[in-house]
Amino acid sequence: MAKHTDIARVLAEQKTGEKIEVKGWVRAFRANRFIALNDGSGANNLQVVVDFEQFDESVIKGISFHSCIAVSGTLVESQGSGQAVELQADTIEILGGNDLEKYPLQPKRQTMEFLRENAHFRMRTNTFSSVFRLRHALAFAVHSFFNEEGFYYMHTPIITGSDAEGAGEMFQVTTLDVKDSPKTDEGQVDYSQDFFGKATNLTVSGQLQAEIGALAMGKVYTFGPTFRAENSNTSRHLAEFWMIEPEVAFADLKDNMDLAEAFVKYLINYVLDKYMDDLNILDARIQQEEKNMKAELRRPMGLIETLRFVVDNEFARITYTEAINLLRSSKPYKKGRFEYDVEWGVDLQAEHERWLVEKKFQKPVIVTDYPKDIKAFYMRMNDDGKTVAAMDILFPGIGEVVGGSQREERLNVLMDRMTEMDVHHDELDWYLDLRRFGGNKHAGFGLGFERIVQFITGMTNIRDVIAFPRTPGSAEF
RNA sequence: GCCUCAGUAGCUCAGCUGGUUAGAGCGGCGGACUGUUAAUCCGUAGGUCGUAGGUUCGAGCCCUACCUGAGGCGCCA
Repeated sequence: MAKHTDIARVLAEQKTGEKIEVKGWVRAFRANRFIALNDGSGANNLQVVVDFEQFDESVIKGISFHSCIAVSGTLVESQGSGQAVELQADTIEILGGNDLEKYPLQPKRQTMEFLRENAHFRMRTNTFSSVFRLRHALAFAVHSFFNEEGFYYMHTPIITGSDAEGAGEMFQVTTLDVKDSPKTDEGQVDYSQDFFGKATNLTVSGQLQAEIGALAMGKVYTFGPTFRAENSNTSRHLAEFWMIEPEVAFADLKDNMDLAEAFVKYLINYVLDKYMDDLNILDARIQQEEKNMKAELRRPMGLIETLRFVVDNEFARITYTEAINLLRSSKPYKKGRFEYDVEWGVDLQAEHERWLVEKKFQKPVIVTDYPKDIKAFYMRMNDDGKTVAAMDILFPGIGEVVGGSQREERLNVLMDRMTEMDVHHDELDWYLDLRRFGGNKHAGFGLGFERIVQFITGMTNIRDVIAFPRTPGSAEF
């Protein structure tokens, strides 16, 4: 390891009088004297003070925006008001110069779209380095929470041979020559000659495999990449995203809701506790951005205020049927403001969810017990025969962040539901075996990692909380 | 996949009912500046107006198609 010190550590310890070396990227060089240096270790810059007469002109010229430098010197108390300590430079080495005539980024406000096109440089900006530190922190907190709760982390397969998961369009995985694939007698592609001897896809969910884990290990969770080949063009969808799927034996829907709520609050508390510098940067960014917006388009609360509000209040919990009744007696419904009708048996539209979350309750809302016909085959049938023990958690601005259910553990009921929904029994025989041999009730949910990162960072487009977004028509970098 | 909007300098934008040589701020480059905080000041270069057609005496501006991006919707996490 190099002998240099992380800037985050220098700023935290403030050991003035010590000789240190730091390495990082120049954020600004002011008055031929002050370098704002950042190495990504934290949100704050270290101010380096340069006596330019002591340095070669080529060195001074090399200190430019986002050039990479090493500085050694003495940490001293700062005379300026913007920082407590600063580094008085003895030596400066230009590790990587920067040709500003060709470099796309500039020390000014730039659009998210432009930075997305330059995703190989955007992590050097305040906003994105904060977003990606928080992304790391949240990923770490996911494991921390489940570990503390006695869950086991389970790696479910990325390549799946099952096409019965029913969670959306899949990306096919094959080593066959797509231009000249072997054919069966019927003229279809002969997948028996493919790498796995059958047709395979990228996973759309690890849930069914996680159920195997839960019915042996008690409490498990998955956290891995997930792939959906849907042509979704929104600020909340990615073709490749990361999903967290806990699965718990002996749990019912209520336990499931309690777990999901505690989990989300743990994640938020974790970063409120440890990453306030980054949250402050993002909070200030949003305030700046909303300055010129009409009042009705602004967030009702600041970012940090919103996060505190979410952890300090119980999530609203209502059934689908109650949601329908609330919507039907709502002002926009009576005035005909909804584009889509509100009718029992039809899934809630985005405008309905927004009304519930942003107008009626103004906090996260858990909607439970949806009609069986709009939910997946594996969800447990309720006694009314019309609804299933499903739950969705809806967040302001983002919509569905969590989707889960108590699973159907009764073999005959499950088989009837599969028949009803045209899911072939033979393809999921192993799944049925879990009910045949030592089964019990269990429940779980899926949480879209990027969506919770979006909520916590206040980024409005999901493409800005993953380093290299994959969306329809776009797989750059 | 559907609907709407946008594309003018490196970036962010202005450009009147179609009318001479297309503007600004920031950034770049050259210079000044030893307590700055998106530093400041002086000077300077930089444009096939997304692409291809069309209408017109004349198109950055009007029309058509396509490309790219954004917002909304659907599908979902």
